[in-house]
Amino acid sequence: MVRATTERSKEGYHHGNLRVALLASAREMLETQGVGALKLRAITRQVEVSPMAVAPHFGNLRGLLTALATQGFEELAHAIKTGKARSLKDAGLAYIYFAIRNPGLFTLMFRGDAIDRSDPAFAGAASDSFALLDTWAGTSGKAAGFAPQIAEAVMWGKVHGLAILAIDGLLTPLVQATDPHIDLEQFLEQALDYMNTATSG
Amino acid sequence: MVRATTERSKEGYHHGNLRVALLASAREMLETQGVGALKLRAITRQVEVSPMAVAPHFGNLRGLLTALATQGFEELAHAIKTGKARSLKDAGLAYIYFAIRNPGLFTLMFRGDAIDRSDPAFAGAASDSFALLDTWAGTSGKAAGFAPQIAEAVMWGKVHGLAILAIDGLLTPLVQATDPHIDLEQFLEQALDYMNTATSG
DNA sequence: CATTAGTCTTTACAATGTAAATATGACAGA
DNA sequence: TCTGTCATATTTACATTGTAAAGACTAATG
Repeated sequence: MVRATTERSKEGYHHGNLRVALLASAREMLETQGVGALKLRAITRQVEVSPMAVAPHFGNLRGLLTALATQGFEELAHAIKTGKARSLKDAGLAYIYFAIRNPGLFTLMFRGDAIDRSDPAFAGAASDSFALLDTWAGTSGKAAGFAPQIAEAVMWGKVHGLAILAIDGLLTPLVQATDPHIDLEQFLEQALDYMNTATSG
Repeated sequence: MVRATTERSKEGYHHGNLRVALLASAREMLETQGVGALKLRAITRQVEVSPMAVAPHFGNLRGLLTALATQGFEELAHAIKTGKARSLKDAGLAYIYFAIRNPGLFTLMFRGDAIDRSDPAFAGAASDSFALLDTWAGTSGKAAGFAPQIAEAVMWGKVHGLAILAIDGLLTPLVQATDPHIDLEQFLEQALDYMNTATSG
């Protein structure tokens, strides 16, 4: 339960910090119970506020989820920029690690039917993240006869695919079958190494 | 609107072919209006049947969607096997083309919160498809020092990522920026070529 | 102090999925 | 042909969802 810094003034109207409280509450439910648990009434119940209290801040549920996804893309861009993202592999790793450490949020960020992709703030944050990946892809060796957009799409597709498969648990059988055994993060790191060294993958 | 072969007997009870009619109706709505339109009452309304008519055949909505997703995996496996899937690239292309030609269905097949992954028929059909991809990945040149599961995950991740990005429309800006201009299917084919020839991508 | 604007609640409503009970008709055995 | 049996489909009822509309309350502004 997230509250305003000063206990909410007199327990009456005006929460004081409702916007961030709703986002924090929704995010907590998102990671602990999955995207399916993101019901308006469940979120507002946790903040002890009426369902329609979202209206002034987000309009409706879709607006709230869109704001949450926007926040996710901002964090993703930050993760790619900072850390040790000094190479193509590190940029890809940052993308994948963000996904598996925030699985619910990452899923929401790409759920076109749950959010409003035409929202300016969302669209901006999303394309900022994508542009960062494009930058890294552009620094890679370009093969002759291919449009630069191909290299960008491939770079993005590879990390995105691994991230989604990992989140959905579809990689677990493969990871468990490794001998000697390695964990998921090691598996993913080696997968990126493999892509950049092996010719046919 | 899908009906029994012989017009339904007397417009009374007993549709005669309800199971396949429901699946066909659901699939049509899925591709024309997206996964968000897959409401139980909307589906049964189109077949002119009461909402609870799904119970004898599928149990509930989740059961119906699971059966639909199962059908999808069966078709995917068929698409990979047949056609001109005689190489690693063709197997990957079959996967991607199936996805962009059945975007709604493909999305549903990976929506863990809308279907029942523990359903035996579904689990079987799904792992059949995955095993096919693994087979092709196994035939590719193995780089030294990597577990074979890494090669499988990378192969799968690449095609899956491109498929998802294409379905979500996130590749469209890149495709439109190509010069000379190529369409989406050409773009994806070249992307697969690029992955198998270029070293770092 | 009065007004105004923003925040939150209340009430009401249409729509969803499904449990429980009921009705229907196909079909097998006499 | 009658009779029982059983899967199939309907009906009714209910809890839950998101939100439009109208009202209550508070903070800020003049």
